[in-house]
Amino acid sequence: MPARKSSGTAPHREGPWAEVFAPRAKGEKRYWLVKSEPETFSFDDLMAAPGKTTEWNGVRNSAARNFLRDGMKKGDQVFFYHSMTNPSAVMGICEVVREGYPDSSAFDRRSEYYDDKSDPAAPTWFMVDLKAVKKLKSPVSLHAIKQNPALAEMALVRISRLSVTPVRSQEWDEIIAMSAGG
DNA sequence: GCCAACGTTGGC
DNA sequence: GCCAACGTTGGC
Repeated sequence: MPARKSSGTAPHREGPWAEVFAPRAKGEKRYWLVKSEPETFSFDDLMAAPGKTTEWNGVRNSAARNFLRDGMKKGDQVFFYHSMTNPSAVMGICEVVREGYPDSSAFDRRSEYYDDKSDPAAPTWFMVDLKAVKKLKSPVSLHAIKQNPALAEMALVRISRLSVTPVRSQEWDEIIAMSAGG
């Protein structure tokens, strides 16, 4: 592929994650995983939220931001993962109900997510709205995921620091199967 | 534009 | 509490 003027095409659309930003077949659904520390916001908190829905704000990593802003589409299915806890695990399923829009917490001086470098006229950070679909029958722990060779390539495993990651459809199906008790 | 220093995330 | 993996920052 010859080098090409970059105008009009953001780098992340051509990088290692290009496929998750690629145009979709009609009606194609894609899959994702988001992390949350349960002491901050747990899956049960989402189930109890008004409309079982929340703004997924506070993400301050540019790769994760790209997934939120440009990757996720309405109707996409999302694993809700508990991090920084024992055991860290996929707890439930939620759904994208609103596509990427500017993260207002970045402009709120009182917010712990305030970022004085984000300009409201050209926002740096984005969020989506997520709605709980259901809790998994049994959580699928990171340990179990790492034990499963079919999941060795999961972004969750490969890039442990990323708080929003793509999930391949076969990985999604594998974890759903594991959550039913094998 | 390079790269070392530093800060953050998150598993263990 | 430690450490690996990254992202960001700042000196040059």
